[in-house]
Parts: sequence; structure tokens; C-alpha cells
Amino acid sequence: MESRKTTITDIAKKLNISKSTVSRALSNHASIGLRTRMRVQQLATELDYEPDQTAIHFKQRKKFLIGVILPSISLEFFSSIVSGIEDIAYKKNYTLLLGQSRDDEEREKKIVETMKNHRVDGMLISISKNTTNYEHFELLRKNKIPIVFFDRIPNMNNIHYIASQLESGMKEAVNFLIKKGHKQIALINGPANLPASKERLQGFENAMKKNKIKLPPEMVVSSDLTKEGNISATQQLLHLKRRPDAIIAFNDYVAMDAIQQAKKAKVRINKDICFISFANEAICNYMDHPPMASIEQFPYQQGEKATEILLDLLENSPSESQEQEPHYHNILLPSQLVVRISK
Amino acid sequence: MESRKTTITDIAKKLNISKSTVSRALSNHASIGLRTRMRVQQLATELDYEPDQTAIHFKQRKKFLIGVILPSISLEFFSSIVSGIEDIAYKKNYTLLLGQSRDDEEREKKIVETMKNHRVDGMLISISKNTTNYEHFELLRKNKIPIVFFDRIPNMNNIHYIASQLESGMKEAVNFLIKKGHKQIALINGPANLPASKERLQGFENAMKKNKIKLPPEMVVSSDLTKEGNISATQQLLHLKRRPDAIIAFNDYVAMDAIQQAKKAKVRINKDICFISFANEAICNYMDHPPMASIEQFPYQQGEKATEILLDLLENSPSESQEQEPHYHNILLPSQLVVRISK
DNA sequence: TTATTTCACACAACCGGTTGCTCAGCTCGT
DNA sequence: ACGAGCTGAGCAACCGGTTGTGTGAAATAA
Repeated sequence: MESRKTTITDIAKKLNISKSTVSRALSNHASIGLRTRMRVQQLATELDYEPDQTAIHFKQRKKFLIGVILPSISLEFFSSIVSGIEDIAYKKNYTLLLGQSRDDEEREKKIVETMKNHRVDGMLISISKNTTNYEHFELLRKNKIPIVFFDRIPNMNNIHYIASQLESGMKEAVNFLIKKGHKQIALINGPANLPASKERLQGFENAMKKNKIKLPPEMVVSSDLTKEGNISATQQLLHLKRRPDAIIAFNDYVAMDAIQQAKKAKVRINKDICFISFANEAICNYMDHPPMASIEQFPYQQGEKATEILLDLLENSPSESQEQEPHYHNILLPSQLVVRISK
Repeated sequence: MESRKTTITDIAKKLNISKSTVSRALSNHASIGLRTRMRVQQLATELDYEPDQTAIHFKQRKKFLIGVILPSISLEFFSSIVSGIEDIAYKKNYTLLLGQSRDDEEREKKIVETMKNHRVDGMLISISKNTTNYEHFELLRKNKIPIVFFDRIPNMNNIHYIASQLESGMKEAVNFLIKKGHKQIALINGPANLPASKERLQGFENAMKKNKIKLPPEMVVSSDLTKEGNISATQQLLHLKRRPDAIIAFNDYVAMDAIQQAKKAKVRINKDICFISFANEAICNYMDHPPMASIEQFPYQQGEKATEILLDLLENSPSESQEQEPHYHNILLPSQLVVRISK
């Protein structure tokens, strides 16, 4: 019948002293005599006493909880980010509340609501690709819950974020292809509303311009990132009069779908058409014909860094209320071309 | 300066009524007059009042929090399970606290400790492959925190668990191979301490016996599931005097490593040696030479079912204390062979 | 009219810790 | 011997809700 957990009051009663004395004794407060301190601590271990974090959190208005919302953890890219987040949070004794939006704006909103009610200390969010309304983020701002966005950033002002600086990687990719003698370079981009898509496109256009290669508009197609979208985008390129001799894909999954389609069309991968992708997922190592190169975006590091920023915000938040203009962290992590096949 | 969240007390003061009245008014308690109820509710919405879940949880000893611990979410198998868990939990307004053990026993213990202190209502755990000591789980039992284990089950008595019933899938696999004319069937198993390994082995031996095919001991090798382990296990089989003409692999990742090695040894995949794996991960669809078939373990459903059991436990836990012998849920979900290549 | 019920709300305890303030008793200096 | 200073510990408020018990006034019944 020793069911209920022992509380600080139990200890106090057994020792005929007051709650507060026990509390202070347990935290080795100097104002408690050594003898009492020892007695309390011994009884505490005997009774397997463990402080109820719920009560502490309630009192201290601090929960050591970070809410993480992202589209899906089944993508290696995101699961790596989560690992990066977890490793930093873990060290500082924070725990992760996880929610997948499944690229559904309504679901994203509900998760935000739930986490807000759970009174998370802060949030790390990568928005759903369908999210166009940002009320729920504004709501968090009103509630003084800091957010650091990662990878998929909303189009808002005055936010903290970290993402990949895709331009550098894209430039490397184009240069790499040109050095190999490719001229008809195409891009399978993502949905236009994603900043990540805009950045890729801009990087692509700039790199082409710098190399003085003309870029016909039909060489840029876009996919909604579903399998069907990827296939149809690929078909568009394959059916072009002047078929591209190189394709840069939005990410590895797009590239894999594209390569599969290309194979069906008897295209020799990385020979007739050379493929380059973003993300550099490990899975590709198991493919017979992976993209020739991929642009590494260092998701693990992105997760780490995002968490560091958030924790920093959390620890310095009291001062923030005094500052008129808080400082917004906007970080772009350089990306980097990784050549998989040197052939 | 409207910084602090509005509380029930704020509302009470502004309306010159008591806290309790406000509380009851908000929950539409019948003993509060309609007029007062309306006034309270209106002011509440005006002030953007939202109850502090922390306080409620504290009072009710219920947090709507489920702790999930698994080796790694970067494996598609586990991330699918998490999705299954989340979808059920989400419907009942539970939130997920996530921790990855990284197959490290110490880390697993620390995560358990943290989650216990967070006073999760219950836990869903898939143990690390290195975990041999179960103290931390016993500790949870003492704390009346119910656990449902999934997929990787500890070797303990009186626990709730759900896992794949591998024997049926294994039998299908062996029969499938035999029907195709294979006789030298080998198994690359996982570490011996995992029940999942024992089950695979047993299923394999039984199926072979039933088909009256002799099984020389060297046809069963085991890997620690690292890439190196997979490679070395594969090498053992390839160097056998009587090389197997079919290999059943512990899971898709093992199979992919094995296939890669086999290719290097100029083996024609699914021709010289036919591969079958467990898990049926989607990634394999992108391979040129995936295993010919794979045993689907329905991870999403496993996650769903595990969560249903846990939630059921949570809702009926009060009665449990009266029962002398609680009922332990031990569920084995049938697995099923999925043929990828009908060739 | 008086007794009784009903209504509408207030009071206060409680959940399990933390913490500012108070205070008794002892030591020590003068 | 007396006040100052220090030590060790207790009291009570607090965090933000929920809930059992009381209570005065109005409504109804006798």
C-alpha cells in the first residue's frame, strides 16, 4: 500500500520539522544546521523521495520543454535536424515535445495551440509547405513564447531563423556541371511559395548568368514535392525539344523520382543526363545510380544551432523586455557540394 | 505593458466576484446564475483568457503527456511508428515527449529519468539493443507509470508489449524461396540478445524443418546491425564453400549492405542470390536491385495499437489498483511477405 | 406567517514545492 | 548584566486553477 509518491511534507512530518526546512535542507541551504540537513537528506533517500517537477515548473513558470514542429520526421533531413536539436537540448536538461504537421496548416495550428497550452518554454518550427496564414505564430509572440524557425521559414518580419544558404551550394553545383561540359542545365524546383524554392531559383539564375550561359524558361520546372509532382516535372523536361544534359533537383527524393523516370525513358544516368540534388541523404548511397553530386545542407548542425539560439533566448529573455528593439537572429548556414561519383 | 497572462483571479477581481465562481462559470457549472456566467465568459474572451494547463495538470495529477523512447527516428521503421503513435495520441489530446536512446543504455536511462520527473502519464518504449539491465523500467513500475513496449521488447515478465509476429512472415518467405527452387537459404540475423533475433531464427529453423530442408549452422550468421557488422556477416556467407542461393536479411538496411557487398563480388542480385528482407521500407523502391521481397511489419499500425493500449491503461488505471492480477497486453501483429519483384 | 427548500455565490483548502520574513535562543563583547 | 549579532528553524504566502462546504437571501410550501 505504499502507493503515493513521498512528498516533502511526508518527510517534514516524520521528522517533526516544517516543510520549508526540508525544502531548504534538500537544496543544501546554508541557513539549515548540518545535523538537520543530514537527517533530512538521509530520510529522503530512504523514502526514495524525488521532487515533483510539475510542482516546481508550476511555481517557477519554467518547464524545460521545447516544442518542435516540423512537416515529417520520416524524411532523413528532418530526422537529422531533430537529432541535432535533441543533443543540445539534452545537455541543458530540456525535453522535446514533438509534433508533425504533415504539411497540413490546420494540423500545424492545432499543434501550436496544444504546445502553447502546455506552456512550452520555446519553440522550434519548420513550417508546413501549405502554411500561408501566420496567425498562430503571432499568437505565440503575444504569449511571449520565443520561436526559432528552421529550414522552412515563414515570410514574416522580425523573426529568428536559421536555414541553409543555398546560393553557395547552387553556385558550386552549376560550376561543377559546366566544368564537366554541360550546358543544358535544368532545375526541378519546389513550390513557389517556399522561400527555399525562390532561393534555389535565384541561385541558379545567378550562377548561370555568371557563367554566361543562357537559361531558357522551360528549363525550370516545379513540383509540389509529391511523387506525382516529381514525375510530371521530370516528364516535362524529358519531352523538351532540347533535352537538358543535366538536372538539378530540389532534393534527393525529387532526384530519385526523376532518375527513376529517366531510366524508364532509357536515359543513361549521369551520362546522358547528369543529376545533382540537394540534401545529400545517406539513402542515396544504396542506389546504383544516385545523383552524381548533392548539396549537403548539414541538417544536424542546423538543428544544433537553432537550439542554441533558442536556449540563449530563453536564458536572456528577462532582459529582452527592457530592450526596445530585440535582436533577431537570422542565420544562413553555408551549403556545400558533395561529389558522390567522381567518375 | 499588458505582459502577464490573464488569470482566473484577474477576472474575479474585475467583476468583484470570487475565483471559484469564475472557475465554475467558465465550465458552465449549473450552480452559477446565467447572468454571471455570461458576464464572466464575455470578459474572459475579451481578455484572451486561457487556462494554464500547468496548473490544471498539477492539480489533477494528469498531464496528457506520453513519453516515447526509441533507438532512432532516422530509421523509416521507427519514424512510421512515431507517426502511428502521434495520430492516436493527437486524437485524444495527448502530446508526445520524444527521446532517442541512440542504442545507448546510459542515455536510455537518463531519458527515462527525465521523463519520470516530467511526470508523463505513460510511456511507449522500444529498448536500445544494448540494454541488458532493466532497473529503470522497474523504477517506472514503482512509480505507477504504465509502459507499453513496442518492437524491441525487454526480456521481462509482466509487461505490456506489442511486436511483430515474425514467424508467419518468415514462413512465407521460406516457402516463397523454396517455390522458386532455392535450397541453400541463409539468414543474416541481428544480435542474439534481441528477442527479435531469436524469433527470426526460430521461425527460420521451423520453416526449414517443415520443408524438410537441412540447415547447416554456417548458413546463419549474425550482425550487430552496424554497417561493418553487416558487411562482415555478408562476407562470411559469400566465402562459404557452398554459397547460399538465397539470403534472408534481418531488415532492409542489412539487406542493402549485403546487396552492395554481393554486387562487389559480382553476384547477380536476385539471380545468383535471391534476397529477402524484413521491414519493407519505402526507400528500397528507389534501388535498382532491391530485395526481391520484404516482410512488412506494419510499423504505423504497431504504433497506433501500442498507443491505444496505453491510453486504455491510463483511463482504467484506477480500477487496476484493486485488481490483484492486472491483465498484461501481449500482442503480436502478424507480418506479411510483400513481393517487390515478381520477375 | 413561519418553516423549508432552492438558488447563486463566497470561503477556504488543496496540489507540492519555494521563499521572504519572523523569531526564539544562544554567544559574545563591553 | 544587557543589548547586539548570529544561527537554525518555523510561519505563511504564493503559483493558478478545482472543488467541498457553507451561507444569506429569495422563493416556495405549509
